[in-house]
Amino acid sequence: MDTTAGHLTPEAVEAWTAMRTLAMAQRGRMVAVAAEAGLSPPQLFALQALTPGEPAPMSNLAGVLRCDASNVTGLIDRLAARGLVERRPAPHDRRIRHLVLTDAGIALRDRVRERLEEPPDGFAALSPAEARRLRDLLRKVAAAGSPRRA
Amino acid sequence: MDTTAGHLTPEAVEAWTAMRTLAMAQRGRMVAVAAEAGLSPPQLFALQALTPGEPAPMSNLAGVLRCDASNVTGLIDRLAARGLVERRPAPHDRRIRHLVLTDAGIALRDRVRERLEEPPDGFAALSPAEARRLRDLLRKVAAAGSPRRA
DNA sequence: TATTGTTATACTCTATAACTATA
DNA sequence: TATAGTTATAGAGTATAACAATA
Repeated sequence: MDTTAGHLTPEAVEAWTAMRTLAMAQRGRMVAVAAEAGLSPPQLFALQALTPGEPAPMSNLAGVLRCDASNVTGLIDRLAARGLVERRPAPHDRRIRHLVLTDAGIALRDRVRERLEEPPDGFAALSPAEARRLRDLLRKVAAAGSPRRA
Repeated sequence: MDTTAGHLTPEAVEAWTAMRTLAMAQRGRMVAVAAEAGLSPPQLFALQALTPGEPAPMSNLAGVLRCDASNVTGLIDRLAARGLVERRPAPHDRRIRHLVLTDAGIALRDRVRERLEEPPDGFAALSPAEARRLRDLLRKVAAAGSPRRA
């Protein structure tokens, strides 16, 4: 398994470094988008992690956010106080509370997502062909990484 | 200005989305590296933002971290208490305090940096030629974005 | 007994506003 | 007057440990 290519070539390290640099430069924009929406960064992550049609247990959200479950309680308390999320009993296990986005939550989530999806200015320097190659290479990396803990 | 290429093509949006997905999947690793070093994520950022030979004013660090200056005081207090950073008076302006990494600070900074530079598993799926193309495309985006607010 | 979620506690991060000491 | 940094304050994020309800 995994004889497809070399591991950790200098080129791969340099590519990863370039990607980290680019991501770091965008940190401020993410914080700004959150602030525009009246959200803290963790609240923004939580809202993005919830899917409209799919109620999910709180423990699930803790897993996605990579934080302790005790943390999610307060996080959801604040989102629920603003009417963005609701807690609902789960059908077959009364210990579990399902999280459901309200209509207001869905609207805010979509509005935030649109802003986050806008590429940084630098992407305008790419031709369509270059953008396509970049997209395909990134998808290849993501696909190869996800099965085994990326 | 900026007639080099198309703006916000669908390919560019898709490339940016792929990159955000990849970056998000690595968030947990960064937190883990910080924890290994006994640092909080902001403390890790601060340590990485300081350059060994170059003393920098605290306001400078606030700019890089994109947080309020009042925040930097406590952040540096904690790093200084652990002997990683020192405050020194600036030569020509006695209002300014220069931040200097100690030897211990430099050692920890380098150790953390090494871990952060390790590419995620998915990069092993790229051939050297592919990694090089990915690196060059990312650098092109970064270079085009940095002069005007990226 | 094990698991889901909450509470209690303690610490860190964060911004705003008021303050100091310089300039 | 303006700027660099601190302090005071308040709120939010974070993990650990102890707990209730349920399985």
